Amino acid sequence: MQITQYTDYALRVLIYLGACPERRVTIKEVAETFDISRSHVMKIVNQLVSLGFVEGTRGKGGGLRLNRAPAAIGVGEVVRLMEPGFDLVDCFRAESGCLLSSGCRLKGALHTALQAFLAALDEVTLADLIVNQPRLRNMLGVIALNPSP
Amino acid sequence: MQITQYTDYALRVLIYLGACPERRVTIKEVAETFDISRSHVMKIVNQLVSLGFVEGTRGKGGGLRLNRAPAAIGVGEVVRLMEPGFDLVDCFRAESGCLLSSGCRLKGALHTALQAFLAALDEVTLADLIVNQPRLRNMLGVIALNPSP
DNA sequence: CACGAAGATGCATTTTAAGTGTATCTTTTA
DNA sequence: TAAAAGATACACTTAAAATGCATCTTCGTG
Ligand code: SF4
Ligand code: SF4
Repeated sequence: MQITQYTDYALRVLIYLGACPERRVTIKEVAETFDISRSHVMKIVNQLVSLGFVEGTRGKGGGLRLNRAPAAIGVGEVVRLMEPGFDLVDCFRAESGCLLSSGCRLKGALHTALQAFLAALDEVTLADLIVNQPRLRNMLGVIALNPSP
Repeated sequence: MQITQYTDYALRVLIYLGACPERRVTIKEVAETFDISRSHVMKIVNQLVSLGFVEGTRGKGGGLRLNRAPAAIGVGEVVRLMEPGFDLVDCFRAESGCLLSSGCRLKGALHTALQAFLAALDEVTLADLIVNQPRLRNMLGVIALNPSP
């Protein structure tokens, strides 16, 4: 049982942006900081932009910025939208082959558990993740406020 | 986000055994009923036996039987033991490369959510899954009580 | 005792989804 | 107009899960 890096990286991007609200951050910078494939971050950012979490501007001096207040970005919301699927088991997906799928109580139990999981994440917002901004910046080795002359 | 078939199949085996408490069930029978690889069921059953959930007897007339009362088999317990890992994200595993892992609040939130997930499954036992035994047997197309003459 | 039915064990192969790499296009500012 | 950035599209690689196959062990039956 695991969450895709895709989703975790999305949250890392949001955390990074939340830690640097005063400037635009480039995809390259994020990818290098976390040592991730640039392509992967690309895809993630594209989705974050199309979902309205992030604003991306092209061209020289461009980059990424949060498009919502951190307190208005729920972790549960992000996970729900970014994670490719929550088909915990066969029967969650249409055309399941499982003989039991019609009346299986396990199915219901797993569904309930999944809701509990997401509900727990709904209690947390991006703002909760970026308290102590100075420490975050330090961990990330973030560059000075004004990138380069 | 998904659970391995390994774990779900383990629960299917337990449900099957719970539905046929009066006789021994063979691995072949389970594999064919659910249309799963026999090897896979083998591995699963082996672990279920070594964990004490199931009793396996070899030789002619052998097969599988539950080794505990259904009400004493918690779904959460089974999932915890059978699922290969609960390393939701990078940092859950030792030697994580994530820069944030030292003080990341997301990590804590995910951990809490995972606990909520498992706690929900702890509310359910195998006995809850096999109420309405006749219907279960019907769905499984289970053979008559005495296998063959 | 020998045979066949069952589980136990081990290893090699296949499959699939996740992640990575590369190329090209578009936008924007210096 | 050139360089810096994101956007888009496609091909490739990787790793874990699942499957297949072969062999061994155990045990009941005739
Ligand atoms: S056993 Fe129950 S939970 Fe598992 S796949 Fe079949 S219907 Fe779904
Ligand atoms: S971002 Fe937080 S949760 Fe995700 S891997 Fe890094 S430390 Fe763990």
